[in-house]
Amino acid sequence: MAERRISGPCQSWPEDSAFIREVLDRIGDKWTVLVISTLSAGPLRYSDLQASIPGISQRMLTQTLKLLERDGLVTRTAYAEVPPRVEYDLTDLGRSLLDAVTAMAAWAATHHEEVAGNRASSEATGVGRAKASVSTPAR
Amino acid sequence: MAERRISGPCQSWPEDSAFIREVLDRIGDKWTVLVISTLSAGPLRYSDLQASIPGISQRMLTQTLKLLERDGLVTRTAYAEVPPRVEYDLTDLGRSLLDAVTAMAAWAATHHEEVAGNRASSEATGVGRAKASVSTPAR
DNA sequence: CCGTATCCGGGCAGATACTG
DNA sequence: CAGTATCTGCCCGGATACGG
Repeated sequence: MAERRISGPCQSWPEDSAFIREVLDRIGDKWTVLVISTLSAGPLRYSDLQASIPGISQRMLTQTLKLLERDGLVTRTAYAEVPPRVEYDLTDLGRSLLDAVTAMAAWAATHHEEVAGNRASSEATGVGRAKASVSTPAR
Repeated sequence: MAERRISGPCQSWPEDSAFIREVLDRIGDKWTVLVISTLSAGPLRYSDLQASIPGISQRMLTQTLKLLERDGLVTRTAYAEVPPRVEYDLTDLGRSLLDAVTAMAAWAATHHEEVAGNRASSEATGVGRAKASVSTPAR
């Protein structure tokens, strides 16, 4: 497993693009951000995590946690007790990523109305269908 | 405007998560960021865009551009000339998103080595197998 | 309680061919 | 040149059942 899907050397950008893609692939999926933000309040055990994130399945929760642990964004601590207990917590690195995500959230909060407005008027004028919009060049 | 309290990195977002998901769904996919960053230098026509982003197909380029146009992040200008010419350009909104992405890139550039290191040692110690780390509870 | 293993359906993305 | 249309594979992600 852990198969990468980067098929070929399609990088045209500066070398940074690979790094950006990596972090984007991580936070781009549906659950990672939710897990991280949920853990921001403090360490939680598996079942609490599952309860705190309504839509998530065990499969996705486990997978996401493994990925995050592998990248050093969260820690996993298993207590050898009679009822097994496992706690997950954010690392400093994880918190720094949370900060970045929070910045994104700030952008979203600031501009989401504008985006929604543009989207609405685009659909009204039929931009999505790629017809019309043959505007006369102002030059 | 929605009043946010994003000052502290210690809370789970109740309702705002939808906005975050929206913008994350947009920049999370493989091509959007590449297109936006390519356009950051200035307006480009369709074929130039395609040439500047090696791996992209017409389908994905068109789709991405449509989505970006719909959300008001890029403008599309068609010139009714004998050889058809269409130019795409970033809007101010698009540039502000580019700024946010650039911030992400900065994070990636700063921490990618750390992440890569963690990933390597995780695979070496077999973290994926979820063993070890049976530390004595400190409480 | 904490996961892993397996089956399976839906959507996304690549390649190709065609139009204005 | 600038797209649209269609077919297809395949990966993601949900549900379920089972192991430690």
